[in-house]
Amino acid sequence: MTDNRQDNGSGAAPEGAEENKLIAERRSKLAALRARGPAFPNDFRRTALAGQLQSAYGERDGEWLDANPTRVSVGGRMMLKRGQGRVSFANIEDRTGRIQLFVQKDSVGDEVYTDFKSWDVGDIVGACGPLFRTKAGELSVRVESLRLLVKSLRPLPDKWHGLADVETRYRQRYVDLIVNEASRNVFRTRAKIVRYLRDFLDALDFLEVETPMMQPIPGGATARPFVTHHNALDLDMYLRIAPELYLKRLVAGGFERVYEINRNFRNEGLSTQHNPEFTMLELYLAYADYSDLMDWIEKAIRGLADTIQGSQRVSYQGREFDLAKPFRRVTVEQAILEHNPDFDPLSLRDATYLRKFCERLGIPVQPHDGPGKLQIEIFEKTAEHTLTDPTFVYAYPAEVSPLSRASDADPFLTDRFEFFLAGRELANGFSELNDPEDQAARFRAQVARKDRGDEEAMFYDADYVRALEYGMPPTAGLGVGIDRLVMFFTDSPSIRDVILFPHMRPE
RNA sequence: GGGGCGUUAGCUCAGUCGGUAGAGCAUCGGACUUUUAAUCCGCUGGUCGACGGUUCGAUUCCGUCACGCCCCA
Repeated sequence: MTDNRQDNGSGAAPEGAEENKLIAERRSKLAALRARGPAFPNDFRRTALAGQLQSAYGERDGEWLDANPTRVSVGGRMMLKRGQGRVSFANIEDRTGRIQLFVQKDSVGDEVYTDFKSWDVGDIVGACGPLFRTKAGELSVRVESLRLLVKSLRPLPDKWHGLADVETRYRQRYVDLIVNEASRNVFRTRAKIVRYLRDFLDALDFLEVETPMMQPIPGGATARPFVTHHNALDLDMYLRIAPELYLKRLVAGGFERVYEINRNFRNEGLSTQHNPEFTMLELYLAYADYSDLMDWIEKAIRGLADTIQGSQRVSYQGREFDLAKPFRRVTVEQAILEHNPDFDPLSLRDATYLRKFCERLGIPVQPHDGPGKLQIEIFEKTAEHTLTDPTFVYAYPAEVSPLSRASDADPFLTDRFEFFLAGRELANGFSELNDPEDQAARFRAQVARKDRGDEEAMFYDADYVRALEYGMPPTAGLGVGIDRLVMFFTDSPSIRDVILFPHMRPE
């Protein structure tokens, strides 16, 4: 810790930056404080929190409060200040809510009152005194002693309009959080959602684990990874694009129910639905298949709705969702036909036909794309965004599902689904491929794609195949995009609204 | 990567058919002993995102760039 009086008294802006008058005024107030003693005291203690006082005494009338004197010590950021001559009002906020301070010159004394008048909105203060109710009926602290705990040097945004500029809200999240309660609530809800999921899984005897974020072979998804370098090992490493292959090693190891809630990193563009690092829940459940996971999601989504919203009816971006209704289930091929009435049902797996169809839709295709990949391109272009109501799309082609178990009935397909809500992919789950020889063949096919220039294709992970060779129980696995889930339940239009510090270009 | 929109006081926003800008809130000074976005009076506060071009003159028109938002790939 550096001595907080080191740059005492100068009042100068750091690094010669020209600061505006508002900051300069506050800096000189701070300099005056330093001259009087420790300017950043750390000995004030609270005995009560604003929100707790509101809920405990909010219903009590003035007579009761006067008859049952309750002295409290409260502290928080001053968000509003109204001087009225020899008496003043201030609202302070702490993590639980706000409470009004009633500051009377006759009670606190001339000196303190004069000091108080020079304090600014944004300063952090501590106050002691009994609770009472003002003439207007507001529960307040009749302040008997008052201290400035932290001088705020920067003015807060407009008390009425708040901070609206989205760029500043993301770049200076601290200001957003100080000023916008709605923003604070998004992140409280986010924490509740994660807590709910953990409780849900813990109750089912899942084990929460942590697996490498830095991986020598980035696996478990098709995406471009970030590259970094380990100096001591002189080894290029990748930030993980998914934890999948490590979690399944654990299932092979005997942890039959595992999950991880953590960050994945994908080196792709930013959008309202993509942040380069995002949070994913991945869970693996032995002796289960993909249809068990679909049931699990329905249950979890409904449980979240009850816990977060208190209702099965959720409104997202002006649209009503009734989550009590059974979620729709449709195959990829059905979805393609539904949204493309002119598509010839007999040519669903005809690569030539599919390729022409893609070209007609303006979808760029790669020469090495087979019918499965082409199907998915058509599905994503024509059907995906229409899936507003909760929908499971299942029976994904093996070509685009290199880690999924092939369907027993139809080897073109895998026992895999994706879950869509509000037009967005929220989850991806499948019966896991636990046949080591099939897995080795799928990896080889991926490597062949990579050799032909597909940067998103997978690497061959020999250790993972070795793990499967020891035998992994029949298993179902699921990934849930936590950020998008939070967007839905907080009615947020952009992923940046649910990530505290979304990535942006440097200022 | 392409298209559209935006960037003006600390914040929220007007505005200038080209003559270097306003409001509300905040700040500063004053009045006020129960306010609720307190009120009233007065004063401040700006490289109009950056650079270049056109022009007697550019915050305004044109171009490039930066950052952001939205849509598309």
